[in-house]
Amino acid sequence: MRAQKAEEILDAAEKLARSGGYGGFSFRDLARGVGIKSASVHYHFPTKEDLGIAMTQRYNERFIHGLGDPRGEGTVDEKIARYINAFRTSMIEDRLMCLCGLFGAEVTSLPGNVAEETRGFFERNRDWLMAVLADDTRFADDDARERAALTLIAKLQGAMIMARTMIDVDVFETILEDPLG
Amino acid sequence: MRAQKAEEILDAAEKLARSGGYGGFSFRDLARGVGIKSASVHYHFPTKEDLGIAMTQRYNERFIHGLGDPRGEGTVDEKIARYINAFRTSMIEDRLMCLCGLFGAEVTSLPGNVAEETRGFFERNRDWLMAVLADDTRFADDDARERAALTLIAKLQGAMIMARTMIDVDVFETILEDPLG
DNA sequence: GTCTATAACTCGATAGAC
DNA sequence: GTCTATCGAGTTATAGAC
Repeated sequence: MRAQKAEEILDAAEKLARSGGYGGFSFRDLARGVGIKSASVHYHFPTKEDLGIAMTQRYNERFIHGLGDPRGEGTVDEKIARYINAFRTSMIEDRLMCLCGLFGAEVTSLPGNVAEETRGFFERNRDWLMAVLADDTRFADDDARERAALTLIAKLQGAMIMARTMIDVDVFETILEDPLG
Repeated sequence: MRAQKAEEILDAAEKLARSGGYGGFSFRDLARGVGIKSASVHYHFPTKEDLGIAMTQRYNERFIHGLGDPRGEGTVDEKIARYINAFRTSMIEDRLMCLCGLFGAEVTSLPGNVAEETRGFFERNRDWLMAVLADDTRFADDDARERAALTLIAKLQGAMIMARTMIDVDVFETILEDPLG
């Protein structure tokens, strides 16, 4: 188990990073958020890269775990709806973007290991969606399933960025109206 | 007409911003790129916001103009292919992302007027695509055309971010295989 | 138009006391 | 674990000489 204070720091970091990206938060911001000084943040995470890795790993694992078993109960369309809802809920209710969507956009500014974790997010999302689609007769083979999975992820990431930039949540709903279309 | 040096500065800024975003370039970077000092960059563009506005306006107008008349010669599918190719070419040949895709991801860090221009990019892209689709019997009404337009933009922006993050250009091609599907 | 010099600030990171 | 204090580097931006 990680120390309780470290989790609080990661909470604050995730909230800020899911709004302003990797460059959108500083050690001073995090310190203010959890009621300590920035030097004390360095005690828990020596460098920003350490913090970035821990933050992205935690986000990825929590996200994938929250999706549940891709082969579990429910129809394909229900699972796809739940997948979309994972993004929709945090965006609309908490104004939080996808951490790895923002990190992906600034990948050239990320430390190498943070970029690696960001890539892993997309790979794991693709694999989860392909597993969901495994039994669906609408898709002939693995190539078709991979195409549908990658396309849905791209639509979601693009839709979130566009909806926030255009200040219009309907943009998100419009784009996701026919998720596998 | 803008001064020649100002255009050189905008060229350098656009190249850097289309890789690292708005926070990915500094006045010193631009100065080094055009062979002057950072104080001289401020002569041409007093603040970074001034530069950001000019850069985004120029990018938007050049991009839309480069697309040509949405009601001109050619089939719908040819025009859609040209639209996609505008992104594909700069990404693959010059490793340049869409300026406004990256800006959209960091919109909370942008000066207000730069965020406005970024929003305008997506609106003008949507309108151009809707004009292209105006005569296509595959779309029943304006709502269907708007949905197809926004979805294609989202797929493209998401595909570029994912392809670069996953270090796999095939991701882009796979997602754009069936552009209006 | 471009320069030198510098102000004023923020950043990540460290030393050392407690 | 947290603090004060600080370092060195980066940032945008300005004053004033040439």
